[in-house]
Parts: sequence; structure tokens; C-alpha cells
Amino acid sequence: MPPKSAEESKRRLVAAAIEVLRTDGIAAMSARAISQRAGVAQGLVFYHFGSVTELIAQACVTATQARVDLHREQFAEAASFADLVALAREVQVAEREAGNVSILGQALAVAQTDAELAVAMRQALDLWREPIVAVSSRLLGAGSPFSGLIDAETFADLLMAAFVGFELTDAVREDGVDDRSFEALEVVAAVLDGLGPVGRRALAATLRRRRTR
Amino acid sequence: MPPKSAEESKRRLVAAAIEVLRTDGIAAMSARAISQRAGVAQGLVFYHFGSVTELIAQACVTATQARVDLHREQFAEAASFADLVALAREVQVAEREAGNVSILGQALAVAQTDAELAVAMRQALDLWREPIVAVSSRLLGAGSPFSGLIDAETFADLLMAAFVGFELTDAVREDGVDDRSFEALEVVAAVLDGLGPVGRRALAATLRRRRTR
DNA sequence: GTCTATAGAGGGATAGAC
DNA sequence: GTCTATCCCTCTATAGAC
Repeated sequence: MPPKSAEESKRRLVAAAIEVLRTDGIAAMSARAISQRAGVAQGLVFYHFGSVTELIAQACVTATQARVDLHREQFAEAASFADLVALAREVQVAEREAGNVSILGQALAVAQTDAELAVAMRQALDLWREPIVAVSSRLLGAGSPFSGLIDAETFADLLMAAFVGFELTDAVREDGVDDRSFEALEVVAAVLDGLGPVGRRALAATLRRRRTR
Repeated sequence: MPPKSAEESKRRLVAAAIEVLRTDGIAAMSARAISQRAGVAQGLVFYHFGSVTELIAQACVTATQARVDLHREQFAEAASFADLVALAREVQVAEREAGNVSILGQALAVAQTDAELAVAMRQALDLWREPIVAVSSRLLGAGSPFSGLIDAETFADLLMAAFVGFELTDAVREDGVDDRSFEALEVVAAVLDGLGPVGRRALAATLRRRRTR
């Protein structure tokens, strides 16, 4: 059998790492488990990546990049809070299917006490952050009735944190995906989108009161 | 040396488990590491708890119970959204100090693929959930201008998810605790609390439009 | 570049003395 | 109830053949 190419081996290992993380969890991650699923020798993990941690790090970033690209057009189209919630719901379903958010959550947990993995997780989170900040800027930036209320970057960070936390907490519930959460957010979005001139004036007045206090 | 009591050994093991989880992370959890820090024989982990996982599970629930009790009075006093945000900030600081939210996050990650641990994590989350639902009910329930807008339980679940996600994502950032997030929430809370009659009417009108659509 | 084999450490869990 | 000692397994990482 001719030796496979280096790129092919690395690709298979990265794909296998995601698969193992997805199906068996972070506790089951090992060079043996990953290389076996990849169909390559265990030693290649260290030859190509140096350590298991580094393989996991690269796998998380690579997988996240692919998932973000998948939703890029949808992010570009969202133009209201209702759109944002609908998008969040679609992304939640799609990413739960692919297991990517769960992967991020599990890797994040390890990254709490692993500086090397923390660097990679920051990169992965930044990949999601970029399109989310773009949407948030459209909804909260100049020209919107919420301009100056909340910083788009801060809003995006809160959204992402909630997303990760939702995925982790939801998995330990017995009743599966909690549709009520998204329904509640839909109501909030409808209110925010539907605020007429009167509502906006009241909002502006409240903000003025707060600023001059 | 006289043998210590069973209760004392169990107590020490539980405390040591939390300590190891807090300082070295979930990846370093082992019967050896825990028993060494507890100053007892390694075999006692299995004698008293049956398995390392079960010890971790009980430790998480016990530790969470203690932390929740610590904040109970503050929860009882919160009567506005501003109070809620201020409370969240205090809890965030206190729990970061104690590392309890980080512990929950890491245990939750493992619980994604460990049914036994998932049961314990549901119990731990429910301990936080109870006082949070109580506060949420006061803010969103009958008599409030938001009555019927969002279910208190759903709101509480979202809050908790955001809290866990915030702790996990914040830890991998280079700039530490992001105060801007809480400042942003303070603004939102002030708006919600400060909505006068006009704002509430506008809100009610928006909700009516949505319901009859 | 890929493979097999293995060293060396650490882990879960149990047996049996006290 | 607690301890020490141990079995057996899995893990990371490396060495060396091809």
C-alpha cells in the first residue's frame, strides 16, 4: 500500500477528532481513539500535531470555520430582531445536528485550565463573533432606535455566551430542546421591531433620564 | 492514629474534589488526585462513593447548595430589573471567586456524554433555578407591565444559560471580566424599570398587534 | 510519511490486613 | 472504616523498521 499523503492524514485526523468529541465527549478524547477512527497509526497524531491537545485545538478551529461559512449568507440577510431570533433558531438546530456548539462548550470547559487550548478557543469564538457583530451593528448601530443603548460587540458576546450556555444546560434537561425559550425571544424581538414612534420616544426619554441622573 | 469517622472522610473527599476541579480542572480529576488532597486513602473514594464520577456528582450538588444558600437573602430582596442586574453582578464576582460557576460549566461539559453526571447537574442547576424563578416571577408575573410577555421559568433558564456561558467564554478572553457586559445590562434594566405609562402603553399596543396577527 | 512496538506514567477499581 | 498493596487497563510519547 502506498503511503497516504501528509495532507490526507492530517485531514482525516482532524475529522476524526471532531467525530470522537461529538459522539463520545471530551473525556474520551485520546490519540488512540482518534487515530483508530481516522484509520491511521496512533503515532501520526504526534508526528503531525505534536500533542493531542494541539490536534483538538486545530480541529475545533477548523470545524468552526466550516460551520460559520455555512451560515454566512443567512447572517448577511438578517435585518431585524425577528430575523435574528429566527436565524438563532435555525443555527441552533443546524449546529445541534452537527454538534458544533456542544463541541465548543466541551472544549471551552477544558480550556478553563489549559492555556494552550484557551488560545484556540478564542480563535474559534472569534470566527462566530465576526458575523454576529455585523448583524448586531445593523440592529443597534447608527440609524436604529437603539443606537447608543448597547455596544454591538458587547451584545454579540452576550449572545454567544447565552448560546453556548443554552446548549450545555439544555443537554442535561430531560425534555430536550426547549422551544419555549425561542418563543419567548420571538415575542421580545417582535416588541423591539414593532416599537412605533411613541414607543421609541418613551425609550429615548427613559435613556435621557438615566443619562442626566 | 484512631480512624476518622465516615462522615469526616466523606466531607473531606467532597471538599477536595471541589478544590481539585477548581484549581486543576476537570481533566485532572482522579481518585488519586482527590484523595491525596483530602489526605485520605485512595480506596475510600470507591468505598464511600462507588466511583469517581459519583463523587464529582455529589461534590457539585453539595457545593452548589452551599453557594445558593449564601445568596438567598439577596435573591429575596431583588424587586426590580436594576436589582436583578446588580445581584447578577455580585453573584458573578462572588462565584468567580469561589469558582462555582466554572465548576458547573466544566461538569456540564462532561455531562453532555455522561448520563450519570447529567442527573446530578440537573439537580445542581435546579438549586440555582428556584430562587431565580422566584425573582423572575416578581418581575414578570401578574401585576408587572410584562405580565404574559415571558414565562418566568423560561426567563430563568435563559438567565442561567447565559450565566454559565458567560463564565466559560469570559475565561478564554485575554481581557478578563468584561464589565461592559454588565454595564450594558444595567442600561437595559434601567429602561425596563423606567418605562412610564406611555412606554407601557406602547408596549401593550405592540403586544396586541402581535397577538391578533 | 507511515507503520509497529514499546517504554513509562497514571488511572480505576479491588483484596485483604488492621 | 481505613489503610496499603496490587492488578489490569489506557494513556502519551518515542524509537526504529519500512
